[in-house]
Amino acid sequence: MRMSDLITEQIIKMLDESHDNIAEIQRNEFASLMGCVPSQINYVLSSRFTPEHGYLIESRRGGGGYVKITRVVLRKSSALMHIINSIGDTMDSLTARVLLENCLSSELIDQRTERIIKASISNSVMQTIPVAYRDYIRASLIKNILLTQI
Amino acid sequence: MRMSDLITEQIIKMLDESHDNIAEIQRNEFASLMGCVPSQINYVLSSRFTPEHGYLIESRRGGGGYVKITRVVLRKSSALMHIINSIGDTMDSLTARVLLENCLSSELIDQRTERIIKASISNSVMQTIPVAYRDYIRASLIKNILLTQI
DNA sequence: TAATTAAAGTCAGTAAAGGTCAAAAGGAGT
DNA sequence: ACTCCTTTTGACCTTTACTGACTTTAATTA
Repeated sequence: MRMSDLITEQIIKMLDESHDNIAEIQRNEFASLMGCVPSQINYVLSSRFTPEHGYLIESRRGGGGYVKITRVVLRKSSALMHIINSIGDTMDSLTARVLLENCLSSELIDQRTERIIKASISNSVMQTIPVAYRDYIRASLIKNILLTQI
Repeated sequence: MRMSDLITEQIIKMLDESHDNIAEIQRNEFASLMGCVPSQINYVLSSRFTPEHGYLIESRRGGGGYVKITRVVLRKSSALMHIINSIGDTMDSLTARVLLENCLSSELIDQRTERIIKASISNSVMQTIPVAYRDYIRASLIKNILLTQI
């Protein structure tokens, strides 16, 4: 079996064992553990752990440097898409609050986004338009903003 | 963990505990507390507490000298506040686009936020409500979302 | 006021990482 | 065997962290 495949396997194993889909390695140390040259780690990362493959790489040079591999869970976009599709033409305020809370706690959106959505459907905004339209625009706002998060 | 990161953490902790976003240290004393050489404090300050990062450093040499680290939150928030206050009860679509472009280019908001605001005032959302209300809700949405960025 | 002392600042050098790139080696298909 | 793509390697580069000798500035004291 190829060295690249072994390295790939090992990284995936680390991700699986991580609980948060993050594997952090020290390039040189990891390379010597795997028995290859350090630059091969870069090769593997750039050929098999790209954003297209669903991974994010962050790194830092210098003393105490590291390489951090994050598996961007596809789960999120597909779950979000599912939620968006299930939103009808209207949504009342309570439903909206519950939905946002769920999205946040299952980490489909982050807190910043949640705050923005809350602001956009706040009373302060809703008072601008007649009651009759509120449930419609609430649904529309949430759908459209969630769409930006995919 | 790197010494630099420990020092950074400690300074931020002091700022958080300060209530006025000012931390004042004595370089040599602080260095020996952290277990590093004094010049490393300067290194950390100049690499992580720059004006670009939102900090101001003042100091004084000689007997009774000190280093004062101020966290400036104000520039962006006050500029944003100014903009929010200048927004009236209505805003047409062109004005909104220009305003967002300006906020983005002057880095008062980041691209993610810009995208979200754009989505919230998109045609897709606006079509939900009668034309007569659109300029009102557009203004309200922008004001309320920008408020979350302060 | 001059000398001393007690700070903080600077800067260049060393070490400790990770990144890049092109050349060489392998392998699959024709 | 030839071509084309992938893998492997290593020399060289860039960034970041850390240190210590030396400099500058300010307060205190003789």
